[in-house]
Amino acid sequence: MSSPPHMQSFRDLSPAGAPGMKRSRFTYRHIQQLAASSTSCPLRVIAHLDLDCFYAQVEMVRLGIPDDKPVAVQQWQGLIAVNYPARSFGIGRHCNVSEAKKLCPDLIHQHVATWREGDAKWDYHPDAAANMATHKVSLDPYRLESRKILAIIKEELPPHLQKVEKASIDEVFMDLSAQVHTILLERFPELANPPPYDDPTEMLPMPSITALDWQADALVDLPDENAELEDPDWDDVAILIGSEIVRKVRIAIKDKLGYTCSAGVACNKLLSKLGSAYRKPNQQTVLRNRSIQHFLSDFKFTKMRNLGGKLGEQISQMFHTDTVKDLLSASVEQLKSKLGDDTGVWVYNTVRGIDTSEVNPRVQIKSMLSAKSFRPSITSFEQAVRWLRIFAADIFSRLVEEGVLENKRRPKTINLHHRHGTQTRSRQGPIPQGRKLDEESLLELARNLLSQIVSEGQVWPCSNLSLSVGGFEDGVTGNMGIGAFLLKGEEAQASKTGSGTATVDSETEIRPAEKRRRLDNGGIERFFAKRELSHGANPGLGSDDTAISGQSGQRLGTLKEEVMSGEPAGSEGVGKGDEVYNGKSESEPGPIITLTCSRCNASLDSPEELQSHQDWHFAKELQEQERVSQTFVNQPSASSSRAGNQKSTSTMPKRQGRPKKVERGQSKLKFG
DNA sequence: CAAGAGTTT
DNA sequence: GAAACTCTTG
Repeated sequence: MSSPPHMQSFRDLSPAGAPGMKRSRFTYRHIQQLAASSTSCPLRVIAHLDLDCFYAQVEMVRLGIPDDKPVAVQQWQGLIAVNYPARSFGIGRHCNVSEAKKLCPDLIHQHVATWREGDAKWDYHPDAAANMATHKVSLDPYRLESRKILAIIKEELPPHLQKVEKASIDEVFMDLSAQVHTILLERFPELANPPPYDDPTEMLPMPSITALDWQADALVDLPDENAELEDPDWDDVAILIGSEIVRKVRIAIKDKLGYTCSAGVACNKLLSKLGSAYRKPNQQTVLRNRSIQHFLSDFKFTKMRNLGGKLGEQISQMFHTDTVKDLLSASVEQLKSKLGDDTGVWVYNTVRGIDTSEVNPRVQIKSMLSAKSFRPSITSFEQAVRWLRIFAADIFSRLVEEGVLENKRRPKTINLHHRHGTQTRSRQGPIPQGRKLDEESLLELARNLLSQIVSEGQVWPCSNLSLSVGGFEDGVTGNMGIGAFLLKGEEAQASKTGSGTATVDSETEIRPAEKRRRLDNGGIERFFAKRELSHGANPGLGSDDTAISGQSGQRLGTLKEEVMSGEPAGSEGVGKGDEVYNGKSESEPGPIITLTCSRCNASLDSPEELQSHQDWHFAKELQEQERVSQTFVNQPSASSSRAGNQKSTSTMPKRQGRPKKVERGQSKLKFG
């Protein structure tokens, strides 16, 4: 079947279709779903970006080390990142410095930055490795670079269509669906035509091209050449467009910051992540739907997201195999009975490359911690407090970066973890709101927590301590309650209109099931049961169905549209009123100049602070904008496993339609 | 909400 | 190791 690849299709024929003309496997509805980034859309385009040996690159750029020099990042006597030139010597991440030097005497091994007791800030200390007893590792340099990278990614993508999830300090997921949809319609206007008979379930005409220019993308091989000769369908075109976008992003990162990264482009997170790891340094891999099965079959499922731990171990043991191929022969029922219904279904889908988890437009961290493992354990309260000081300083400085000084975001709780032998204990307490938050207050809180733990005995020697803050609350709305000192009329208004919006309400309405408190009998069973996994149908290829998944998808789509509806309109006058920076106003040498943010009236003491404050607004708004459009999670994105009791109700699929606190209002600020 | 745990990078 | 997240249970 299929016409000769070189023959140009006849686009002039009515799309309704000349008899015998090959039709696409996709429908007009699928195009709509693409626009809504529906997780069940088979045309969906998801990219995963992964920085190559990130820490090593950061050090290379910072120190101006040439690309071809072998470099490793050292932490005490170990290596936590090794660049590719160094790897060619056989140096790996879990080598120690002396082993590495034997393999490559010229290896440049830079120690990570550290906090030294008594210092006000972390720094790169030449003698850090020899002073593990008084230094604490700081990953700040990498966090800062990570932010820059994220900022560039956001700059490169259309503000209203971007959906970016920071997956870790050096990884990002991007849902390119909406943007790809836009580009698709620009390049193939016929897609914008109403479907024949106005029936969205009508199959689309085939793409009006017969060959796609995959450029330097590493296409995953197909099982046989025949498949390659098959005319490209819309999913191929969509993913190619996604790949173009990703290439631009990668180039921007390289040009602006000097970092290379690898990427995977596929129809979901699961596959895009496997794709980015497929070819590593500085390459991108495109996984077309038609190559999924082949690509996956030789994989060890333990390499797949969420199967790298206990669960994967458990499965390979139960089924006596660790390859995807072998697990494909396991029936859903089989998997269900051995792993539990939810996990069973989840695994069944996963080994088939099916994953409907959302790209969570989230970039804000939810907690932050500062920890230290003590080589020689510490043995006294005083000793512990010295470390708490460092933790407090570390955390505080990071809180400042989060905008705590500007009252933007504030942690609600503070937590201290302690380990004594195998025993661990922790105590947490509230962080008094409304009062000034600084190192001293953090230290005080931490010290109290430590006292509590110590008072229960069995604490020394202590092999590990960690201080963390969490329960971040968005200052904007959070402060509103307290009102008092934070006037900010504008914000009050913004947040008000936002939360009063129909959008938010409608969402609220969706969560009737929400607030699941534990009470009732078998409560847990209840929600697991209702959680319907996508599975049901292989959204993958068949695509006819969409019954179950389609429904939720539809709903989601609807909501999204509501949310976004206001945006395109206002997209014109980007930053309406005021804007990013109000003039410079600097030049004021006066030591006590007070600058005011035109947006929230916050007072800043210097132009630099103002700038940084406004940068903060910028990032913040992008986040909010996305957070709101995200609406809610409706799929069991596969999170992970419970804890406490191993087996039993096992794993993945949980995360239910969490009501998601929507509150925050600003929302619609678009601008970019 | 608090405390304990497990997963992943 | 360091860090962040998620889930469970009381």
